[in-house]
Amino acid sequence: MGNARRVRETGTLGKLMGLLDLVALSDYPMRFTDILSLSDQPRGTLHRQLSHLVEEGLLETDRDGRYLPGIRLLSLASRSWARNEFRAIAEPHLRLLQERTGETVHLGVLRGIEVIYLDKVEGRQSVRMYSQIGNASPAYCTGVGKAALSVLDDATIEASHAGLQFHAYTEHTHRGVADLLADIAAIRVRGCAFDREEHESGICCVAAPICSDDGNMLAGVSVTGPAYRVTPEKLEEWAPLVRVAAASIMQDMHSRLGPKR
Amino acid sequence: MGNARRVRETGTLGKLMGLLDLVALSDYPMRFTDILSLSDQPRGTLHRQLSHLVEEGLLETDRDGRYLPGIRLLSLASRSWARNEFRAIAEPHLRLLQERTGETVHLGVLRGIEVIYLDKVEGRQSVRMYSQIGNASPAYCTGVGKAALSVLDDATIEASHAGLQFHAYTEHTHRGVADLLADIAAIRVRGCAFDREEHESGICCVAAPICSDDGNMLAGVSVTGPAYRVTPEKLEEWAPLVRVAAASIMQDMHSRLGPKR
DNA sequence: GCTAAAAGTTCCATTATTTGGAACCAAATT
DNA sequence: AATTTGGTTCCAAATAATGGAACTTTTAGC
Repeated sequence: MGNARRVRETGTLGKLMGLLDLVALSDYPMRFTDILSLSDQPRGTLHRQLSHLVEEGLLETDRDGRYLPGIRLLSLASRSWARNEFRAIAEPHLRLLQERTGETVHLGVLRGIEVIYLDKVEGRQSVRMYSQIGNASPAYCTGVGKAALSVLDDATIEASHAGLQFHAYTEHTHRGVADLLADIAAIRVRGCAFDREEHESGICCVAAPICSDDGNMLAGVSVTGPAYRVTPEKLEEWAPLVRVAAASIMQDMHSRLGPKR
Repeated sequence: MGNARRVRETGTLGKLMGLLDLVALSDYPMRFTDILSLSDQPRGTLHRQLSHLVEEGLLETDRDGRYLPGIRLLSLASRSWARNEFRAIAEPHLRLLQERTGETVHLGVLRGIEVIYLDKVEGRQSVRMYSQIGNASPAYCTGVGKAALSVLDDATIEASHAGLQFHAYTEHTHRGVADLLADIAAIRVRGCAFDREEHESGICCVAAPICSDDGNMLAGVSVTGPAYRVTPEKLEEWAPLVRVAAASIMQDMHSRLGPKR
């Protein structure tokens, strides 16, 4: 996945986090040599760096000495999630939206050109929550991502996506910035974004943007479901509900976080 | 919360992770000065360390400049969770146990003297999954924790809990190592642990230990519910079911992970 | 089973980063 | 306007990271 070489190096921490990313984003446990070939570091250095990460519980080794992301990450993240005020404020609105539509509702925030899912409310079927929470996806092919981007102006979007390789997840995925900007122009007019199988075949969604009053945080709510249930008509029908949910979240946010500190 | 001063310092990383813990474990956003008074570092140093953590997304600042755990942690954790083989193997057994008992089922691993919850399966009532996943609790007052400890010998348990301040969460919480060891002796005979409102008033559970064949990983499964539904008789009734679940997980683990690599 | 190659680990003089005190700036408070 | 408090920047000194090479262990080939 086209990861632009990190520029801002945060000293020692930056190097170690880059390494952590390398291991955490891989789909399989990595042997020392695998990592060595991907990170251009001398063996001695790499070895000590990995040892430190393991000692801190950020990485773990399996019985064959291969490296995996560590459980310490889970426990740190659970604190981060539990204490996220935005998520807490949004939660009741997500539930309401779920009840009104009967489909899965997502809440995600924009980080650069990625969306990170903060919460998910499913219907009655049993839940594999973590499957989505914390997950990062490209903004350009997700409803939540495009909705959030639509709050920014074209120049900013263009700059952030310049040189990015648009991965063709499906035949409907935008192929470049031009496609994306055209879609986003429509989203601005409509007040909500559609994702018609752009990220995953057979999955559609409607999403509306959320932004904090200081404009520092961009996010989105969406209703998602399988294409056979979530028809184009349904998407249109739910659009106002999603917009209302987004508006309510923003209102709550401004009244609860807004007044000074 | 009696946190013993960290000894093994993993160089720069260790210091920064200590700081991250400090902020992540606090219940509220912390101002620069709050952190300064808790970490015995000079201002200049602390300032740069926090900047680095923020730049890496491990911490964030709110609109008032106060520090919070960052979302990057969530996305790293989601990879860690998604790729945890043990959790994946255990999942079907947790579901089965949930269906048989109708109460909430937990899976947790022992890390030192804490239990970290890896998964949770609830009944039909709507789910706040993350509320438990990733959460760390003391081993001495949780069913899963005591079950996992029971695999170790007394000397090891005594050594790890020496000098630890046992927090009295309820009137039933063990007050010291002696109480704990007596309970654990019974758990070894019985093959499962009970938690009768030791961690939280009104909450009871039965748990059975799980250990990998190399003995490097200790874990536990439990069935938990409110005391008015989960009576002592129910606990006894479910004990065999929980033991069976633990045994099945171990068997699957050994057959899928066991044979060499 | 023996040997060779590959994988993984340790060591230590050199190099780069972190440290911490102090000076500096900015915002609240009197 | 002056003072206190909270936060930021700077730079010589202290500390930790680096990386090449030597060393040990494991794996693969014969």
